Amino acid sequence: MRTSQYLLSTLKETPASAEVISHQLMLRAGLVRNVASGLYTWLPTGLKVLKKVENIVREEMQRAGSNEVLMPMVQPADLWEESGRLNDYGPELLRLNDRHNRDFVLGPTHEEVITKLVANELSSYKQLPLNVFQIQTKFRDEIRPRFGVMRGREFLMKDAYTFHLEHECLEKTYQKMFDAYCRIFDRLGLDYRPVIADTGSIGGDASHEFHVLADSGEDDIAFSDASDFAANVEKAEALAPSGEREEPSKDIELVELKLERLIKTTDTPLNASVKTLLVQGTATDDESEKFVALVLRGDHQLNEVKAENLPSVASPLTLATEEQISALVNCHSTSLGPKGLSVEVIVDRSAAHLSDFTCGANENNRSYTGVNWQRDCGDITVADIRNVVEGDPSPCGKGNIVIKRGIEVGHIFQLGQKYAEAMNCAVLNEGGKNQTLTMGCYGIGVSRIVAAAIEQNHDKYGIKWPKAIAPFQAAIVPMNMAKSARVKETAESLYEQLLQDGVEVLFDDRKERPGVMFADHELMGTPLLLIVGERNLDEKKVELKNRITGEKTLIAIEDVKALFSN
RNA sequence: CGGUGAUUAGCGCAGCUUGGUAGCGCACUUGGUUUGGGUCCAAGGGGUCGCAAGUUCGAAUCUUGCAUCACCGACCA
Repeated sequence: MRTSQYLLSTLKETPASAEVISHQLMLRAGLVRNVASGLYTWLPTGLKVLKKVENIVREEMQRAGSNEVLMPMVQPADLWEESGRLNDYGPELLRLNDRHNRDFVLGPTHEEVITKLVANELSSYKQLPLNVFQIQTKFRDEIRPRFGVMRGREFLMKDAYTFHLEHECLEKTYQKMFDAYCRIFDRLGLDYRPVIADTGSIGGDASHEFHVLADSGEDDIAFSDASDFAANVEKAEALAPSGEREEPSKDIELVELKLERLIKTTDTPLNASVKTLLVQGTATDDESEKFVALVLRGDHQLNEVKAENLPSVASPLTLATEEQISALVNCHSTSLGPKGLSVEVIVDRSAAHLSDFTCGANENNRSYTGVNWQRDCGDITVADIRNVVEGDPSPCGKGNIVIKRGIEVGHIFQLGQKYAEAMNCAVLNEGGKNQTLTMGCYGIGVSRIVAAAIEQNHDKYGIKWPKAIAPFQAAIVPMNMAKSARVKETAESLYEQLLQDGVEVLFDDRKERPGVMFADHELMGTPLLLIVGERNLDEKKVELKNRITGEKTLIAIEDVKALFSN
């Protein structure tokens, strides 16, 4: 490709709307343009990268024995009614009507369509297991699209679904997909980790997320500093403190200070106090059971996912309002405490390990010191409801927790029978009986990977693409081609030769100053620059500049070809 | 959805307080100059100032409504 025919579209200035570095660089290097909130046009350079990612994903899925299909983006609402998700999915599901006023949705995922398909197509256990995938545009009406294509509303996703008669078979395939995912991210050249994950709204049993490590990531990942253990903080277990709880040594005492003031003005440590949150419970008939108290050590944070998984806590987690708290306890939220509450009290393991602690007194601007659970607080339930923090012992039993940020680029689930049951997806088993299938589902955010790769690979000049997904393998940059016939001839013939060899090369034939050309190619992240100049032509050489290392070397023109034969 | 802020040329911004129908830098066009790291000089083209209504002789500027975009928003009890 010649730059004179190419939609280069680089920007010198950073558009004000771009927050994260990948979004800024994607705009500046001319990869994407914004169309509306969360919707993007992919320009030629961006599309090349997207297609490369897509192809690597496709090749590895095929290698793992998955069949490629393509399902429609617009899906009948009936299917979603059948699975029960039409109501469950919420406002992220974009609903629309056709000219006959029939109800449709824009597919945020394709479990319904594929399960229906397989229910119709398969009839015998002999056809199992089955593994299918597609690479298709999804639409999720995000509350707050941000970070460019990282969290867009429309995005390109690879989704795969597997169907099995038995759970053991699913587990085998799950492992196979896990391995395929590792190969994919290895080939993409990204620094990634598989991490244990919560199954979230899709439901199911086992689940792993694949995260690209980057400070701008939206997820916290807990690692062990002594083993391979990695888990999303949502899911990472906070172990109970080791050793016996100390016996009470102080008497309970009422203090005329708000808990917060008490901690600030005296030497009461934060981690020797507890904070109490009143949340909506699942029981609705009995007034006192409408709420549940969650108690955490002062320095810890509530883990919403863990709390929602408790049977007596309403999901989604809903905090009681100040009015509700006043009505029930007759105090402000800041003075709540576990002693004497009329609702179920669920205490985090670490908070439950405290003795002689400090807490709110359920009266405005009053606190207790020297509180002890059994002696002062009656019945409590102990559970793991906090986020792990750096330095906690790792739940794997080895080492301590370190927390890093990650960008979720892949997610695999053992789905189980949820959809197969709802959509009546079954085959005849060996005994001639109808048997509901067990499913797995496996996603990769193709467009998100492009942004994640940039977050992880850039410098002050621009993008530094991993080789496997660079839009061009190399660029030919002639010095002062307009003046030197020799430079022009050499550059042209080099270009022709590389094209013949099938090298993806961009020939910068613009009448620009060298600085402009260098800056553009560095911004776009082309891995290799072939600089043709008078300076080296007497020796029949060109200069080679490596975008990643910055290294410059001279190479004989006849040897350039060999750089690309692998 | 709630809070905050923004909306003036393709991009980045000034002008608004103190109403008199627009300006800067980059980009773009033309001519010259320069040519191994975003040259320099000159001359140009491009905007019904987000939309609608109101106040006024007169609105980018004041008022109201709407739209769009962006940032922040669990807990911190």
